[in-house]
Amino acid sequence: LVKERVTSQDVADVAGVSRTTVSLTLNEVQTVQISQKTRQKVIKVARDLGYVPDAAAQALASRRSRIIGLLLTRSPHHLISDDFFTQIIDSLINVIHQQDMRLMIDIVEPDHQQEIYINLVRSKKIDGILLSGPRFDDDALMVLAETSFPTVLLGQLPDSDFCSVDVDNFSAAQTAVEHLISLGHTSIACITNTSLSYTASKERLNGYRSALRNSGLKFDPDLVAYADFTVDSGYECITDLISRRKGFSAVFVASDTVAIGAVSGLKKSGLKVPQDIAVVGFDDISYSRYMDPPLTTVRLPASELAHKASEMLIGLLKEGQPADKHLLLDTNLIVRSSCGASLAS
Amino acid sequence: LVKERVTSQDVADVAGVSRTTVSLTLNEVQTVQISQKTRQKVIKVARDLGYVPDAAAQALASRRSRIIGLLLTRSPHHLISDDFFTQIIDSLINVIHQQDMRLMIDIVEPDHQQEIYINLVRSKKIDGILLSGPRFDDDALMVLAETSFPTVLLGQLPDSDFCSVDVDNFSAAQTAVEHLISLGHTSIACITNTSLSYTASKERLNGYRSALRNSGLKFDPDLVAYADFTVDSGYECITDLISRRKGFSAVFVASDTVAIGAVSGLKKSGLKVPQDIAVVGFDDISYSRYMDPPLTTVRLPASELAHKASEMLIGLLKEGQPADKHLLLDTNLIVRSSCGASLAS
DNA sequence: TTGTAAGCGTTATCAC
DNA sequence: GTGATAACGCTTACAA
Repeated sequence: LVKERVTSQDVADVAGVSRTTVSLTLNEVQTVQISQKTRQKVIKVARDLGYVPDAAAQALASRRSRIIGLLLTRSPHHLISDDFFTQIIDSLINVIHQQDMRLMIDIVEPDHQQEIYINLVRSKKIDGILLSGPRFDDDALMVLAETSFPTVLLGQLPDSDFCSVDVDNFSAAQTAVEHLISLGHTSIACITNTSLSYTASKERLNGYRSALRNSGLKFDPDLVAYADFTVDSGYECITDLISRRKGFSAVFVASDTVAIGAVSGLKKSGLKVPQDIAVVGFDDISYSRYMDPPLTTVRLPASELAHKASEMLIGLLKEGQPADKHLLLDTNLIVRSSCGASLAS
Repeated sequence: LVKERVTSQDVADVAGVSRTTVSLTLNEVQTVQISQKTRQKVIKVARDLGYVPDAAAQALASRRSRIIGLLLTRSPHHLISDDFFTQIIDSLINVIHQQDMRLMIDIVEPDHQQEIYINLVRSKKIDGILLSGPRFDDDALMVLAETSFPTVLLGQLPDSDFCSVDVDNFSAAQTAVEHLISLGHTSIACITNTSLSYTASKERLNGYRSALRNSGLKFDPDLVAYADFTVDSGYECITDLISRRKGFSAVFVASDTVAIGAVSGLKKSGLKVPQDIAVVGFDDISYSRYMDPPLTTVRLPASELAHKASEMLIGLLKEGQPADKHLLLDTNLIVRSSCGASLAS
């Protein structure tokens, strides 16, 4: 399998052609015509010899590494989890492999973010960046913006020039909360999915506020708690909210994972879902429909998001410009039983 | 940030030394002594110029890409999920970054597995392989075994010569089932986490059988159902088991994710957990303690597994041989309330 | 202690 | 259509 390294020279020698021809043939260079005969011969010899181009040599000469970098933002203590993180990677790899490219994963540490972008870009280790979970407080991102290095955000960063693929977190959250309002709830708490430095988190909170406003309900800061992506934080947030004794009858949780903790906390406090408190989540992770009660939530098309984002990035790499610079995919409210029936009935 | 590419020649010119000296200094080559003066000068100039070595050139010349490949096995329809997949990546990246290396992720498709190993190895795109979830039916793995390409399994493959880091799935499962037996259960069903092609899955099932045998209980194939890593499959498996009307009073589910589906199915069938059916899971994912009822399960040290595995691989790369070729980390049974009290009481 | 020079295995620019 | 011949930017014997 790896005994002796086969180079393009070996292929050329055996096929009786030059290295140039081997390269031209194997790379299917369109601007040059290779005769059927030599073409097939080269291909056959290459296969017989088990020739695989040296990635480093290829990258050095062509100035393209054929590697896409997926940059993940790390929340305070850990990577952002959720089971569709896997879906994203899965989807990404599928698209990327079709282009004979590979996926490199990196974590953007809140502290030395700057460094990682610069190193990645300058070392030319990757051809493009897919950035998941952009944050407002990511200064290095601004620097990156000025380099015109091919980048696509999985999410959005207002006022930036980055290409992006996202869902409309604002209106999705608004719809979710409106659902609660339509059931007759007038005092609705909110647990964010994470810190508001994350653009998605802020948008979801804004959607919540907007829904309240549109229905003439007052926004009460005391009815908002801030989670950190984890189940644990959901449990803590709801416990905290309950202790404030503001008497809400429903809660909008901007993450299913966090909602699982919240529902657990409600039960622990002797509150029944949905009889005492209605709950609506966000994301529709695979566990949600099997919760007790099944969770009403907003479906996020994780695979499609990743699929579109990687296609957009590849478009950027090949054509220089993608068809659309910004894409917003649809979400939809999945009504299950965690909100119960209308309070009126 | 990226306007003009700075090469080692530029650094050499400005510092008034040769490229050799720059390379020697920046790579901290131990076999050569560079005077403090030049050393500091080179470092300063490099930083001032924002010099970052070209990864491709470095790889080509040094024959090391400084990239570790994480190979994921794909189950029939999707990547293996679970929230500690994230933990593994997180932990991996931490260790790898400390070595100034990066992580590349790839998926091993059941069909053309062979291809991916060969390409990865031959193209020298990666320096080492970390293979998660080895399977018995992975023929290409045998080919890989003969190449002596640096590889560490996150899991085990009996009768192979691969380095590996794993937990003792067999005895962990055995312990979990013994717990059920100690509570007085004599008819215990089992839902595997996935297909038995996965070594871990088979070991867990064997542990289940062993526990039964040790207690003089008969193994009944009709009490076993096979899941596929998903919550959905857990729901289906338990529904199937119930429909067989074998009258079990407990079920050992070899995956918490699958167990979530199973518990949901039990409730749906009007069975109470743990009053009617005791449930014990495996993995201790973050959702488990917040389930209703909280799930008794086996804790799998995901981060440590990844940490040890990456350290082992790095040992392989640097010293040629790691301290230990095989590592087994401890698991422990986390008793929560999904098993209830002893039947006798 | 530092410099010279020969690769590393491709791709790409020209001639032929 | 095909083949020399430069790059590409670095590492690393080997010299000095």
